[in-house]
Amino acid sequence: MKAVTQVLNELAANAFEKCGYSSELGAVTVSDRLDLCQFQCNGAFAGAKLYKKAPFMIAEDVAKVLDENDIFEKVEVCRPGFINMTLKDEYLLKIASEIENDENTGVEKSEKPETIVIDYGGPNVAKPLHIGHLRSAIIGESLKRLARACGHKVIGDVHLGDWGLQIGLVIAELSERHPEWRCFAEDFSAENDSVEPLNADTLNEVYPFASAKSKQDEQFKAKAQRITYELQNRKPGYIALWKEILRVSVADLKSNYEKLNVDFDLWYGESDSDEYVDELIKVLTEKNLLRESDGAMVVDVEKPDDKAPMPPVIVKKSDNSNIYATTDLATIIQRQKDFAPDRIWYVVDKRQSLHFEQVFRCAKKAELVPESTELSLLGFGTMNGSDGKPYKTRDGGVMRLSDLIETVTNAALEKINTSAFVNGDEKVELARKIGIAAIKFGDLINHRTKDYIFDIDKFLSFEGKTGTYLLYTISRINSILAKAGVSEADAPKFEGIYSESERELLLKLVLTSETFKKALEDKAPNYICENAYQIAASFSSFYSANRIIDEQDAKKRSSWLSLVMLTRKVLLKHLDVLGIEPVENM
RNA sequence: GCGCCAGUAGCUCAGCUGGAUAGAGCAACUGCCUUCUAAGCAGUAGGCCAGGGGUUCGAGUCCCUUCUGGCGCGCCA
Repeated sequence: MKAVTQVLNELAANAFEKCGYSSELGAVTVSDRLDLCQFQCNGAFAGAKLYKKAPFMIAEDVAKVLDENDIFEKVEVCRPGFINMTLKDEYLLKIASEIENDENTGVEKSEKPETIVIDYGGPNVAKPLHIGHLRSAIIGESLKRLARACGHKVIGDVHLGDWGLQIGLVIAELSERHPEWRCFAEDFSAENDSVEPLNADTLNEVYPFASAKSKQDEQFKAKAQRITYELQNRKPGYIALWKEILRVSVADLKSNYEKLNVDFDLWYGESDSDEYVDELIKVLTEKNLLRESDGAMVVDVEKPDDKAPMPPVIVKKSDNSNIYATTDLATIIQRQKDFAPDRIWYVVDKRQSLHFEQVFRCAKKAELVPESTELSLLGFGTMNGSDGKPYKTRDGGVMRLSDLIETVTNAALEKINTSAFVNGDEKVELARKIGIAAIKFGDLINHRTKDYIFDIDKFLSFEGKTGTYLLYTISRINSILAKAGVSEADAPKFEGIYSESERELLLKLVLTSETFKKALEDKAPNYICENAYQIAASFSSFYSANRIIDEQDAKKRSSWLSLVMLTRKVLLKHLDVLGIEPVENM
């Protein structure tokens, strides 16, 4: 269904046109002075310049025409030239009923659905998930859901880091610890030999160890680089071991992402693009873009209006092995073939922005995708500690994602233990939901692009503007609806608006579509968080001011119960987009 | 050195294409549980929007500049 401001926009545009002004002046926004009106149009100011006429005069003309629409309670002109609009309660209620019956909860679907590939998660195999991986996973997941809610076709790809030096490091270290393994033998054969089974704990220990070692030990680093090259050239023993690493690692990653309610359509990795590398090189060669530099093959990507020097992209390293730009470019070929997407979004730490700028330029220059395809980096900021530096645990290490989840979940469990609303055996599952809600909301409420201070106490407090507050609000709603005995069969209807707090809540509910639209435009889930909180807070006010189930006036009670139901529906839609699972009671 | 991003209440952060009185949460202080879940509600206090110039009817928002901080700048991802 059409968003309210969209409807008002059209009315205002018509009114401007009817009065002889440009229809483009009719942009309507939600009022920032709710004490004065619900919606405002400031087009008269811009009109004043265009037509050399006092804004007040223009506003008065337009307001008069606008007011002829019978959806307005009032349309008035304020001081210099604001056009202030307030809707009739009946109209507000009409939209509310429509949202109640709308399968997409009133969120407007795009008229021209696009295909969007979202590359997020991006974990390295053989490397435990730590809190640095949290952001990509939950922001990407949320954007995927948001774009789908707005009617687009979205493909989420985890894009594993499984083909670079990190694998070489792990294999190198394993080869030093277990030189006797068959996979390290020159005569290893995939048909006749098998690999030693690995487990997640081993991998989680080996990678950091090997990574640290390579920084001290040049020889070891060289060995890892050589192994990387040989792996990429499909040396059977390394491939077999690599497959085992992948098997163990992916299983571990899946269980962690599952806990976070994050799921991917594709579990592709850098390695899956390998078969497109030859094609990439061929295209680059044909278009004469490739150039040798210090032994490496590079593509120049600077542009005349660059403010800063733009280094070339390295497509083949001097040892002829592939680098991340290689796999990223080859992956673009793959995605173009598989989906011909309108957009590819990379939800990646913003510190990688230079790299992606190079890759995007190269992809466009080589025409791997049409000029119209949007390739963009949706960079996110770093989670810092209270010292402003990337977050470290007390002993100086990185915090494992599983540890964070466990800590927060345990805190939730402790809190729940006193709850009269939950049975013993439901408590663990409930604590998990609350913990995850706290973590996800606590992260998503921060604007995507900004660094933020990671404060674990904030996640543990469960008070104020938190995911817990949203779940708590829903529990209260469920409780009311259960006690009031509301059934699908004779669902309550809206009869009227009886207080200011209801009107405020209703208005917020009705504006959901606007929020979703804005959030998608900016690719910023924090708008969804904020709006969900606003709705929950408005509901809490309304809830405290009125006793709903004891209300004697039948119409009032019916209307209130409708409002409660609609609030639940809209809040659940917000939670769904945020990837937060709701609860029944808590 | 060059480039990018940021600086808003004691702390952590919002602030939509410039619009009317700059908002939340936490912390502090007052009230509110015999009534639908107090993980809540109502309220008080707290701001030269880093500093200085400009653009205009109008600037936290746009431009210039200074200061402070973060990040990035070819064979890691």
